Amino acid sequence: MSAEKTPIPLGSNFIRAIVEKDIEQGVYSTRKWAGSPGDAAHHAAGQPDPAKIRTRFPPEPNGYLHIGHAKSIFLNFGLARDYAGVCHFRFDDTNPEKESQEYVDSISDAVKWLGFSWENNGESNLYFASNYFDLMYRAAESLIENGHAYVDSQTAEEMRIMRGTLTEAGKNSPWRDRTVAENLSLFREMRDGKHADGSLILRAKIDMASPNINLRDPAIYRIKRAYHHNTGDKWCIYPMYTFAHPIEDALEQITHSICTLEFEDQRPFYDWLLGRLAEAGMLAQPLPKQYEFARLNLTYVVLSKRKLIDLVQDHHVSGWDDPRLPTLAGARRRGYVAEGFKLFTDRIGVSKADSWIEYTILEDCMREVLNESSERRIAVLDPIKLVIDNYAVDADGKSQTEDCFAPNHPLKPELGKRVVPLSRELWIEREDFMETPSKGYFRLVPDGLVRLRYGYVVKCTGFEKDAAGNVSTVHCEYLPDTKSGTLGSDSIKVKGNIHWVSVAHAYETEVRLYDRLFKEAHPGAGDRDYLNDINPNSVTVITAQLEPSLKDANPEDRFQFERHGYFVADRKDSVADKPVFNRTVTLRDAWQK
RNA sequence: UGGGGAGUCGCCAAGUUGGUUAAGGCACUGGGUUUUGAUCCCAGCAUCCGAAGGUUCGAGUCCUUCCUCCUCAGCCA
Repeated sequence: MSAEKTPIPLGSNFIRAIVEKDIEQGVYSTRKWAGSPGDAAHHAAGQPDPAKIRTRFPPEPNGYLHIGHAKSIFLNFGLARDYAGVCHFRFDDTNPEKESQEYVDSISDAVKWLGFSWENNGESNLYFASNYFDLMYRAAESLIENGHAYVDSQTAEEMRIMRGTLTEAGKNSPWRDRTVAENLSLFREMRDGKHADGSLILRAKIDMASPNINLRDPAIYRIKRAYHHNTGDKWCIYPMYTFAHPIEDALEQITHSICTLEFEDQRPFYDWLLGRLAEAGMLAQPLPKQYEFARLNLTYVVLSKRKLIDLVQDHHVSGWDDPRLPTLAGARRRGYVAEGFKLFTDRIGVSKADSWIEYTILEDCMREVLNESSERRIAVLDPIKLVIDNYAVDADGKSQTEDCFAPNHPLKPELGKRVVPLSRELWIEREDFMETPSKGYFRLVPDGLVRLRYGYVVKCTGFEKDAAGNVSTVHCEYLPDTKSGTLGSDSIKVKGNIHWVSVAHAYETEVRLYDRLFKEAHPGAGDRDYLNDINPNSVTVITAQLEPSLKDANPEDRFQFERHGYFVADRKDSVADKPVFNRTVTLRDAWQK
């Protein structure tokens, strides 16, 4: 007998393997944590870190978060949650020209919406890189003092030329050998605003001949007179990402610094920088380590910041939260749910291989959680009239009304049933009647039988067309002993089962039917302009007839409209007693298509 | 043509120090249940791991060569 294979749990990946090994070997067990970020001395005075690991999610507040970020958020926060660690939520705000409070707010909202918190045991782990500017400045002086950095007077253009190419080594700057004293004084003058933007720059002194271009004396501090959303006008020099990020990680005692593949080439510099600062006694050890994974690519979607900004600014969509956009704000309005993203990230895994995930995977994840969590309701989206000619009328000729009972969730009887009123005139779906049925069609046809879901079996007796030749009204007669839920209701078996809403009781409202924003799997692939791949029919706004109970829906209430799909009451455009609905995703449809 | 990565079923993705029948999910195809053509259930689905050689009793896992794709030359992140 062979040992039973234990299936690898969904969500296992190479990064988790690294974390598990590090914990097992106690790589980070001696770390101390002073309760807040800081340098070596600061943490040395702290307690042994109660967090086994520390990860971080470090967005730059220069745009809205999108679905790709969800992968990173679940990875980082998930790792912390699963391994008794803490995940820091840190704004990487080192370039004031592109950043703003609006983005800080929207990003915070998105992270919260996904279900994560940066509060851990009474400690807030919300941080801003800009809060470390003093420490970063000190780190830069430390580098200078130890001969690891110098102030360059070359122009950006000169630097570019001197950097060499992918195949040719670069050349040393003529300013590379300035003395420590001169560098220090120049750097201080930079800080004190004595020099014009771009006239001087601080560079790491590594190797202009390195085959890794990132090691050819990278720029680490530039002069930039710009108002910062957090520090105001305090600084006129700002650190570059390459310099700032490793330091942020180290000050926060991050153990596993996880980023995307394009930063792989940066890792040698990450280690170099932290190594120099640690040997100067500035940073606590052990130092953080950077690991890279493949960023998310989704078919039928664009996730580049630039393209998303274009779509918004050029009004191809209504705003950052347009339900067709892959932003988290848009996904939320569309009716996507956080648990769906969790399922999705578990399902697609984490690796270093470039990959394109089929968009339907995401939709399936949403269907899966929505099927479980959404109550059912009835909606007729493309109505035509069905008249039950033999239905009872009162003496005054008005139709009688009777209650039908519809379960709120077929898989959860404990959620009970609701009343749906039935009367003589109903709205039914245009596509549920065919004058001349195609093969395999088993809904309403002339002389045919069909069940009105939760009501009676009816027989079609005729139909009328309007001037344009379209069917406008269908006539039928009901079979009295067939009401759903009554004894013997199944005496007559019919395959077709259609939904309906009483005309006299219907709630008429706006419903938006969304489809994918792009008609091509890879927008802009080849030499096409991605804007030409926009789907002109990405949204259809209709007036639908809904069952009366839907009038009471609150913003963000989600339902399955039976036989159609999942819908959400729009959180922005719904007003009291007048909710409007967005289609999140359709049901799977084995018929047609 | 320099450096750094990646290539396992249509789409993802596990594959311990080489050990012998190549996980799992999604999709797909059959069949069953069903008052949503939904859900659910059951079954099937890579003699093969980018290619070619080699080492070995034994290779997706080691060696050699080759091919393809991604990425780096911002005072962006």
